[in-house]
Amino acid sequence: MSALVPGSETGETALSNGSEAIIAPREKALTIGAVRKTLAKEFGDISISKIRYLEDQKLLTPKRTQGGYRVYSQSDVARLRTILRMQRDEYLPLRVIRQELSAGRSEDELLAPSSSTPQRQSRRFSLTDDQAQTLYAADDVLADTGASPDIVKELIDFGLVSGSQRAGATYFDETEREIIRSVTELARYGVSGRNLRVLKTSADREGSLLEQIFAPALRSRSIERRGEAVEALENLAAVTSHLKHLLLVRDLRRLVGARR
DNA sequence: GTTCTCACA
DNA sequence: TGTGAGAA
Repeated sequence: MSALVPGSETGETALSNGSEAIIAPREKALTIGAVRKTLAKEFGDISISKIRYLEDQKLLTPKRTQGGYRVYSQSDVARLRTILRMQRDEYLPLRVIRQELSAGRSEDELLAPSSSTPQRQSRRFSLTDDQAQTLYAADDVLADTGASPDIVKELIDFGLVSGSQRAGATYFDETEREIIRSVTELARYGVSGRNLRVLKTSADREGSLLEQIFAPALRSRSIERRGEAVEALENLAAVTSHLKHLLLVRDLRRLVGARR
């Protein structure tokens, strides 16, 4: 490696070496080897060829020096982290990751609203209570949740809620009302539009995963069999969402830790 | 010592 | 979804 970017070989900020803590934490160019080292902490031994392979698959496009060496910016590294997490935590194939990224999931680091995390008790929503599906008029839902009409319209456009038409007016069921409530709360933190799309696709994926697992039992001719399946499905949905919560906490913890 | 490309599994 | 050889 000849005269490249002077001083870029150290590749680290104050994170690993307290003695040179003055280095500007911004826009530091890294060679592929340095990138591998910084990522090794979180992802274990990731090979250089793998990083190059990801570029081959159009998931990453680092700059090049005149000599053809790859130069990774901080945002390249952040993107790479996101990719590797998606692989490791969500088992996504690269072509899906590519889609997710181009759909706007590169700045995945939602800032945690540190203090006021809502401590609402999580009510379980039954999958089978179609017997007493209460419907709420749209106006009531707006008043109740403090949602703006714009938000609701956006949710409908995105297919997050559909609502049903009765006598010329729109009604929402209880689940939809809670969706609207949550989204309204998120909107106060500036989460909207594209960010919501991210949440939706991840929920959709989860749904089709559970569906795959239970499809045979749900189609069963035996009534008991189907009942068992639905019950198991509800359980699994609850466990899954708990796990997702834990993973989120873990990631946020890591995010906060890295800033110290 | 590092990184490059490209053939190969 | 990557790895290894050989050149620079």
